[in-house]
Amino acid sequence: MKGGKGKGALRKETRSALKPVEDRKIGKRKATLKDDKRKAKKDKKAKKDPNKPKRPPSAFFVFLEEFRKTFKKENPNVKAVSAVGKAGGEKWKSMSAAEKAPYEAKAAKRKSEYEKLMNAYNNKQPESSDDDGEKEESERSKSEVHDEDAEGSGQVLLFFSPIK
DNA sequence: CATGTGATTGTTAAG
DNA sequence: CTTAACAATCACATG
Repeated sequence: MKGGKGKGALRKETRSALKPVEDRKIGKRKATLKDDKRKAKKDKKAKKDPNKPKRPPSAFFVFLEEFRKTFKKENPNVKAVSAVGKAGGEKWKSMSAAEKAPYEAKAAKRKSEYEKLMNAYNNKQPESSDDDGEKEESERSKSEVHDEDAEGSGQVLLFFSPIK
């Protein structure tokens, strides 16, 4: 659609630059963030985001979801997550754009929802700084006050899990 | 009991 | 543009 295709060559170069990323052993990312990045639970208040919009699954994941089913069905003996990942990845690359289309379509849809969540999330988190006249007042509160009656009713009790 | 780990690619957010 | 991290899953291992 948009003409310009001179990016072909550049793309390849970027790929090279990104290569190092592949070089590095993966699996380190999680290990590091495990330290306390996303968890950040620690004893401090980790409640940074009340509603954290989780990243929507990419086309690959959507495909994987179905692939996992099939893969497991034919290989019930395989219990390694990495096995499915590798197999799925290999097949995924083998698929044509046309086959990926349906998956990508779903991925595109996810963006719509994600964007919506982000909007709400955006309303609260961002911005910072600037001492100028930043006044953040939540007016939405007056909108819905709801009675706390229903909330403090039985839900709290349910939280208790006697069985351990 | 809870949590991390391993492996895949894609997308998103930030620098 | 480039970099880094996370998204789901399941059995296993460790604290």
